[in-house]
This record gives sequence, structure tokens and C-alpha cells, in this order.
Amino acid sequence: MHEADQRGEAALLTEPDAAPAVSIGAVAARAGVSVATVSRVLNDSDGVRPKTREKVLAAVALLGYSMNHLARNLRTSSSRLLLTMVPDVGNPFYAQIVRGIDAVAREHGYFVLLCDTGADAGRERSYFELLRTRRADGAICLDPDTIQQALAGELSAGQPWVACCEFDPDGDVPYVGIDNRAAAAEAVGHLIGLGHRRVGLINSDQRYLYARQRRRGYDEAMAAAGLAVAAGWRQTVAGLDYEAGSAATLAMMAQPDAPTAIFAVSDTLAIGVLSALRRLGKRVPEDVAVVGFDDISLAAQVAPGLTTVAQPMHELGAAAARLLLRRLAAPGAPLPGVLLAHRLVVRGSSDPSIREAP
Amino acid sequence: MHEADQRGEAALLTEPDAAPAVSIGAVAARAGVSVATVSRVLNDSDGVRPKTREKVLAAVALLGYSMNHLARNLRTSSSRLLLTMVPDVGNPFYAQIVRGIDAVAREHGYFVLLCDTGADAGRERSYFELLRTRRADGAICLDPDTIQQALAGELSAGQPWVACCEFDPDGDVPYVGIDNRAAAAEAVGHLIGLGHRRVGLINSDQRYLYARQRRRGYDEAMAAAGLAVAAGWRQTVAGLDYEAGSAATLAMMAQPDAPTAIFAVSDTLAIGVLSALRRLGKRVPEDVAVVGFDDISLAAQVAPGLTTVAQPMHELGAAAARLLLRRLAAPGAPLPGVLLAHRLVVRGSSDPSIREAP
DNA sequence: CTGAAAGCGCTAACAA
DNA sequence: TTGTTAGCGCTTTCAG
Repeated sequence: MHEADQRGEAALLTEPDAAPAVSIGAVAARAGVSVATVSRVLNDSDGVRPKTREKVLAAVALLGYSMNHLARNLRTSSSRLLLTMVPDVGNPFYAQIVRGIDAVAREHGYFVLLCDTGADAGRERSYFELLRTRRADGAICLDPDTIQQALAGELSAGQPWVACCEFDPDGDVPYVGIDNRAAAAEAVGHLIGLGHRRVGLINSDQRYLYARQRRRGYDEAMAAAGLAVAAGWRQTVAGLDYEAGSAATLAMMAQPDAPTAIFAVSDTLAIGVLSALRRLGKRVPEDVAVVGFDDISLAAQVAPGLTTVAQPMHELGAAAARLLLRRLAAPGAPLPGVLLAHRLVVRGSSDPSIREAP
Repeated sequence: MHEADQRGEAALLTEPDAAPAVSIGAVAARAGVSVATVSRVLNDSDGVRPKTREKVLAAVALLGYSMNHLARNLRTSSSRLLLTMVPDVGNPFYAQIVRGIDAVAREHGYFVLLCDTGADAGRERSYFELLRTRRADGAICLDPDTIQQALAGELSAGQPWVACCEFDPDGDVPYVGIDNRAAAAEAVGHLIGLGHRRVGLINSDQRYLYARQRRRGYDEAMAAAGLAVAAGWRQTVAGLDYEAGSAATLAMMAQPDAPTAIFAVSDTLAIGVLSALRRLGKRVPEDVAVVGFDDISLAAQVAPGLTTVAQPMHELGAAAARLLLRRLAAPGAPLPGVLLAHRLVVRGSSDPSIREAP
């Protein structure tokens, strides 16, 4: 690591754009109208004679005027920023959702303020400060921990925010997500249908709503098939990264009556599972079948392809953004929770009859 | 996809925080001082008697005052926002860099405005508008395309921005990156040292500086070993995703004198390579050795482990943020380009003597 | 249809 | 050390 050569660019920086930033007043003067009129034109307010509008637009073009949003923000008391809280930008699942949010946001003239809550934990609450102080107009929260705090805490009350993926269907906060219970039951049912009787679950801490929902799905599917669940078959992980999945697998497979199938509540975990099983010399799916959750693009790339519950990530983000935008447009209107469809994608990690990916 | 039940939360939204947002003036009145003094306390300006400060702070606490940043922004003509342009948030490589940026940014009281340039292409130039209109104080650009445009265009001239990963060492724009040529040469040299004589290159379009730099490293390493390069050994991809890597591999391996080793300029591409080779029934590294670039966390998870050139992603982001912050602090000062160290991480995808990962 | 004028809440001279 | 005051650039009544 070294510092490369440096050149004098000071000259380049003092010179250009030294123009004193033309304001609405300058445009008004140039066009021979008042600032109010310019403002009207700029905001497409009606009640401006076409001819006047022309003049203003000409002056704008001539002077190369561009709006000072800071001033407008103060005046309108809005920042046109949407806060997005993610536990980990590095997780492809969240990354896709963020793209969905971003797409809708900018379609509506908003920008996305991204906060990686995992990066500096414990500071979750301060993010809602951003809302209170109007630095952001609304928030979409994807971080289960933050959502929990927000659902309980005061700070978020009455603020325009929506929960995404982690949600309480009986709460008062607008949300978008999928039916986690049904999805998990489906995944486990698939494994059972394949003949497995000992199915392991790698799940997040039960303090998370989605973890409880998926756990319920797992329990229901097992019960429906009349299968008992040994204690060690349910492993709890602290994070969702590859390593967590590997570690949980090692622990799970160390038992005498180790499962012949593993359902992990995220693809990143499941990929860690695959890697651990490989290390243990187990064949997938012959010795142990694996099912993940999310269907990140990587799921189709690993070997064998990962069977998984597909979540419509982009659409989840887009729907969350739309929900929030609706809230902002009509602060008083009640907002329904939104559940999007999931679907089980069967690949080689669970089904031996499936050869290599298409 | 259906809409879930909706409940009346209107009541919850009109009621709370109906407080008319206490301002600096209210605090001043409550504390029995002037707004100027309150402002001084709030900004830790010195020249305030401890006793007075106490009074103010007490009033702040009592009234639950919190600063209106929109007003401050207008006044100081700064938004405390750092624009970050990424070609694809979904790519783990960029995600890690973003975390590095984010960490440094908030350490200094800035927030990160994230723009996924890949999401709506062609609009690259408009991002610099954000700088001109002061909606962001500075920008870090990670998108090669946007960087190219910015390096050439007028719009970015004189604006406070830094290039990250894609850069022109001879240009006037501050940058942080690694020595791509040396890194590529090292990677290819490693393959040659393993006995390979036909080494393929999967590279991005030559219009990118990093692609040219890495291509040069490849060429140099091959030439240094006295190896000729067949035309088909160099494949160009349009994107960096898994699929692109697979497709390029299929094309490359279809040739009569197909390479026995492949160097891909990104891990995501390389993972696509692995998956394509598997599909072709080739063993890695026995039949074909593979080397990637970046060392994303996934590289250690795939089977076999991916040999790759590690880039200090988090540190790249952090360094870029620090560089930009320096620029903002002293707009006139010349900024040196920063090159960080890379290192070759050898795993099973190239070295047959390496068993399973640790 | 257009203009005059009053701030939005804060910072920063300049005075005292 | 503290207070007074003039705006930052824009939107938005209210008049005309």
C-alpha cells in the first residue's frame, strides 16, 4: 500500500463553475418576471400564460439554472430521501431488495439513503432520528432487529415507515413480505415427500418473527407427517452468512441420529451447509438433501443446484417502496399489509433425479 | 400475491408527535438566551460560558429539541450526504466496498446516498447533477462506465468526486485502487508456474481501464514465459455476473486447443466458470485450473475453493471515503492517487495439492 | 394571470 | 461572552 504520484490539480478546482450559482431571482430578472412566476413554472403549477412560461424557460436555459434543492427542502420540509435500513448490504438477498426499492424510489423522484445497520449495531434507534429531523421523508426497514425495536419502541411511532420481510401481521406497521409459515411447510413437505424422515432445521433466533413463522411451518409439516423432531435437529444461528451455515451443519451432523435432510432459512446459510457437508464427505442429495430459502442468483450456480424457496426480492423492495410512497402521499390513510407469492424451486440439492442445471 | 387485512391506523398517525417541532428559538426562550447562543452550544463552538451551556442543554433536553437539518443544510449549503455510484449493489464485491465507505462516512457525520447505476443505465450523467445542486457534498464512483464518462465529460469537472477501482493514474481525478497490471501478472504467473501453457483470459471490454490494465498483466506474464496466445483464449464479457462467466467458458472450451487454465477478472465470473466446467464434465483443477479476482467471501465456499487475487474491499471503500472527505475539507489541496496492496490467495481451484478448505 | 412579501430554521457576521 | 440581525433560495398566501 503506497501513495502514488500526486499532481497539482488545484488550478482545476478553483477555476471551473466559479459561476455564483444562478438562483431563481436571477432567472426572474432575466425573464422580466417575478420569482413567484419562476417558481410556478419550475413546479409546473398551472395558471401561467404559455408565453410567460416560454420566457422563463428561455432564461433558465440561458443562465443554466438548476434548482437548489436544499432551499426547496427547507421550504417544503421534505428531503425527497427514502431511508433504507439493511442488516447487511453484502447479503445478495438484501441487495436485490434494495434494487427494487431504488427503482421505484427514483421513478418517483426520490433517492435512497442506505444504512447498513449491521455495520454499526446498537445505533438502530438513531436512524429514526433521521425521520424526525426530516432528513429523510420515510423509511423502509429490512433489518429484523431494528424492526423489532421499532415495533416496540416509541421513537418510530407515527413515523412514516414500512417493514419489509420481517413483520407482525397483527401489528400496526405497514409491511410487505411473504407467508413464511406456508413457505417453510412447503419446503419441509417437499423433503418429506422425497422420503426423508429426519429433517434438520437451521434457523435464526426465535426472537425474530420470520424465524418463528418458519419454525412453525417446519413443525407443522413434520407433525402432519407424523414425524417426531429430535432436539438436536434444530440449530439456531446468529447470522446468515456462509460460515454460520457451516458451523450449524457440523454441529448437527455430529449427532448419532443425524438428519438426512436439512432445511436452512436462507440460501447463504444453505451454501454454508453444502460446503460443510462436502467437508464431511457427505454426498448431496444422496446422503443429505438440502433446501435453502430466498433463491438468490447463486443458488443456481452451486453444485448441486440449490433447492430453495424463491422470494420475489425485487418485487418485495418495489412493493415496500410503493407502500411507503402511498403513506407519504396520504399520511392518514390505512395501509394494508402486502403478502407476495413465494414458490419452491426444486434443484439437485434435494432431488436426486435432477441432473445438472439447464 | 394478495393484500392482507387492513386495519384503521389513521388514529395512530394523526395523534403522536403533533408537537409543533420545537425550534432553536423555543430553546433560546426557554433557556433565557439568544438563538445565537443556542446555535453555538449546538455546534460546540467555543466561547460559551459553561453555565450558559448548561442552561441551553437543559432546555434542549426539556423541550426534546432536535435540529432541523434541512435548515442547517440550506444555511451551510451542504447536505452531509456522500453520493456513491455502484454498477450493481448485488455484486458482493461492490457491497463490501460500500460498507467501507459507509463506515468512514458516518464516522464523520455523513450519510451515504446509494445509486445503482446499473439499475437505470444512461442516466449516469444526471448523478453529477446531485453534486451541482448540492444535494450531495461529494461523490465516490465505483462504476467503470460512469467513471469513463466523468473522466471525459464536463459535468464532473471541478466537482468533488473520487474514482474507486476504475481509474486513470495519469488523470486529474483522485482515485483509489490496486495495481491491476501487477495483480493480473501475478495470477497468470501462478498458473504458468503450475505448468500451464495454455491460459485463457475472461476479461471485460477493453474500454475499461481496469480491463486494459489486467489484460496487460496477462500479456506480460505470458510473454515473459515465452508463451504465445491464441485468439480464442481471450474472451470478452459484457457483465460480471455468474452467467457471463459460464457463457464465456463454454465458448472458450469449445475450441480445439482449449486452455488448461482460466483467469477470470472477477470472482463472480470465475464462479460461473466453475459451474460451466462442471457442466462440461471437466475436473478442477486437474483438467482446467481457475483463478478469479477480488476474493469475495464466497470464493472460500465454492468447491474447490477459488484461487483469487484478493482486493482489500472494505479498505478500498474506506480509503475512497477518506480521500473524498479530505477533498471536502480542503477543496484546493492536491490529492494523491492511492494504491492499496493486493495479494494472491491460492486455493484448490488452481493447486491440486490443496485439499479441502480449512 | 402575475407580483409583493413573509417566512421555513438555522448560521455567522457584527455589535455590544 | 452574548445578542442582534441579515440572509441562505425557495414556496406560498394574499393582493392586484
